[in-house]
Amino acid sequence: MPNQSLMLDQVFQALANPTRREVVQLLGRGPAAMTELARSFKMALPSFLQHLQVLEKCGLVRSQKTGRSRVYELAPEPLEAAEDWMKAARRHWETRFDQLDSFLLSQKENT
Amino acid sequence: MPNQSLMLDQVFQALANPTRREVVQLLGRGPAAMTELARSFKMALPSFLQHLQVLEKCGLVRSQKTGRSRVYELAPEPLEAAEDWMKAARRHWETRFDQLDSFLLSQKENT
DNA sequence: TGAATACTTAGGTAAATGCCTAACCAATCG
DNA sequence: CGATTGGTTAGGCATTTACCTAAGTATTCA
Repeated sequence: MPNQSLMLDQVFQALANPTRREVVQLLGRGPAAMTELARSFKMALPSFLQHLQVLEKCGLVRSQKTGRSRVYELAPEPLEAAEDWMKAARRHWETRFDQLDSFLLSQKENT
Repeated sequence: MPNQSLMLDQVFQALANPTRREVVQLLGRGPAAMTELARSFKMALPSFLQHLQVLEKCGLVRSQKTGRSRVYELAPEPLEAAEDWMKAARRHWETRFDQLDSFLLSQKENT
């Protein structure tokens, strides 16, 4: 895994936008061509293409050109990577719960 | 839940940065004051403060001022929300697996 | 009280983001 | 072939982001 951190940067960045998240959801239902996807949004096509490119650059989406149409499909691996990171972060917090208790207690004692 | 989408925007945006992700990880081990946290980074303090403010604005972190120091702690709820969104996205993809098979098949048939 | 510590505010810059229009291919359709 | 359809490139613009330095304010220490 070369530069895991940069990869997470890109995935989270990609998901930090409602248009792109909606595309991910749409593609969850199955592959679709660009204009087909674009119909759901009130955006100029070049702007929309940029979003697709952001998704593709970070690997959340793959595409393939057939004839004059380009078909996109979801690639859930990066989604998993991001999910794993979050899970780990939360896990730390949870296993530290007792420590939190004693911290709050020590605060009280200092009063 | 007022404007769930905006909330996800902010959480994902917050996590799309290595410094902020590291802060989240650090706080997973327990609460810490600002300068204490800042020691792990080679950044000017005002710059670092901005990161903490981004984290706090989206609810990933809470803080409280005591005397002259401000103590931060992790708040894992938004993390959970983001995780849930991802889980749902992946779930769609998974339940659609058979449809993918038939799609690829139909592509082949068109050759 | 004066100095040190811990954070805050103000203001500035370079690069990235999100959007647009106009114009340009390339594959079909009539 | 000429027009249409589906996608792409180029270029521009306003806003946001990620950083910085300099100069505060507010506690606490000596």
